[in-house]
Amino acid sequence: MASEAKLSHTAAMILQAIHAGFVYGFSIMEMTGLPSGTVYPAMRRLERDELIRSHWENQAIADADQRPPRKYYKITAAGRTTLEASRKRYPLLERLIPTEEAKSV
Amino acid sequence: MASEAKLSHTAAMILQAIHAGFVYGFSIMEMTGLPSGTVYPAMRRLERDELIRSHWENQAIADADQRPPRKYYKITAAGRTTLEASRKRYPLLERLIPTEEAKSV
DNA sequence: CCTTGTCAAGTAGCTTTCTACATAGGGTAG
DNA sequence: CTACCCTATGTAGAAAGCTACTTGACAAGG
Repeated sequence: MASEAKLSHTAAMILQAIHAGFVYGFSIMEMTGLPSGTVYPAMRRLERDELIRSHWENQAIADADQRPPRKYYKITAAGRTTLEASRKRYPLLERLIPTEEAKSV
Repeated sequence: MASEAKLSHTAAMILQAIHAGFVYGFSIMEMTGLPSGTVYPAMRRLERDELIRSHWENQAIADADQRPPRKYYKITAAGRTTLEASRKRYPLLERLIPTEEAKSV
């Protein structure tokens, strides 16, 4: 996967969502309407391909908020490059989930 | 499939595209960026489930335009009902492909 | 002529997505 | 204290999607 790993529409949407600040699985499920059985395996593949990276939330924070700990994701440099390419392939994607930059314009 | 056949995200996107006036396979490929191997089988399933209906373009029209004949699709009443339900499930869908009604607002 | 290009639809076989269910802690309602 | 809902992640097996290729007709270029 030297340069650009081609993404499916769903994978691109998930990557775009992470880029836009929906940084854990459940939030992506809610905002996209995609089921857990799509989102979690897809994120594992994105991480396997090093387009995103993850770390578990501190248990103390989860306890304080009275909910299960979240697995937070962030996009890597390679992920940003691939997302850029996917935006060209799926022109509708940009419209879907506005990024911070897009919002401020 | 008495009432609401549940649609995948991709199937919903294709149905929405047809509803929005992209009425043959190739135009849907171009506007969504989805490959032919996704679009044509998906449309066959939509037709099998009677959410859309198809008819071949008159050969004379294709000849006059110097291109292969198109297979035109249109959404059925059941299709509109299912699409309505899918819009609730996939909140991003409405933003993807604006319908005639949405455009005029 | 013959190769290359474009539009349009289609298929085989591998990969991804979806449905349905599981796990687990906490809250709340009876 | 049992039953059920909410957040959050996860899995197995069936269904659907994706890559690469094919068909076919017509146009353009050499």
